[in-house]
Amino acid sequence: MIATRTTRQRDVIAHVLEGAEGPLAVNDVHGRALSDLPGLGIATVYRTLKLLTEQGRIHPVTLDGETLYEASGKGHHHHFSCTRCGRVFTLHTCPVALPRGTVYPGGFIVEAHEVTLYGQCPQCAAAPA
Amino acid sequence: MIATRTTRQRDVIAHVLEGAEGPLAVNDVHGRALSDLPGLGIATVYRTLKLLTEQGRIHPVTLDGETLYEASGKGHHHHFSCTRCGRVFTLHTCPVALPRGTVYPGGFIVEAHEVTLYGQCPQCAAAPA
DNA sequence: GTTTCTGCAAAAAGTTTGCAGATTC
DNA sequence: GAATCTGCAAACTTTTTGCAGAAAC
Repeated sequence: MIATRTTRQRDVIAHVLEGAEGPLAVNDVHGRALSDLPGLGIATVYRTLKLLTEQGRIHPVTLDGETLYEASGKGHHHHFSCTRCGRVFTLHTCPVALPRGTVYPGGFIVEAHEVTLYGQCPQCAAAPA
Repeated sequence: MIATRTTRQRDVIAHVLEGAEGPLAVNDVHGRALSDLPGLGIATVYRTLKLLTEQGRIHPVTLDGETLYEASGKGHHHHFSCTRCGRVFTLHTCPVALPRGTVYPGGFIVEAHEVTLYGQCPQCAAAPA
């Protein structure tokens, strides 16, 4: 069995994701981690994101063709993508009632669902067009 | 103004997407188009998908990290991704009531929404585990 | 006949892998 | 001290671009 070690790189990357307001792209993770750890290589970011995903501490979210990562354990939630600033936010209110096992019209058995809302975030909505 | 011409490649690619049961990956589009048009280059597929997208005849859908394309004009719909066979189906029943302009908790102004359901398609549900 | 397209090959962009030195246990 | 990481550079994969010949108008 291969042991996995605690390193500053892994701590910083996990911390960046845990403190984020929503899921982040690989580049954002790298950028934010660089302030705490100048010199951090992008390859390490990829390797660590993969490791943390295998450990279940984070998980990938695909949005608009990009793969983003977010910390796990935030409970059932969805995402809001701002069409003006491009930021992605986490929403804790769920707009659908589809418990596991629901049979959807057509005979599809639902095990899970994902919802993404698009529009203007509070900041952009308040800013002049 | 740049004129855009009608070519066999564009017809075939548009036709492949219009006849598909759900959104297709670039490779699937290429593969299916090849039977009608041996020798079709992948670069042409990329260029044509981009052109058709700009014309609004098709649009991209991102699912599980892959970019798929589907014909437009199918009305409001969502997708069901089968966790067993991996196929993606189009659903015409919408499980959410979020008209444009709805203000979501937190002050997010909703312009559009996307829903993806995961589970077992009718065929897989009927097949033995 | 002129302009726009296509296929090929080269170039970019994004992600993964091999390796030697650094770090953790 | 031994095993596991990290950064760098090279290798891959996926998507885009340049160009000369082919096709559309």
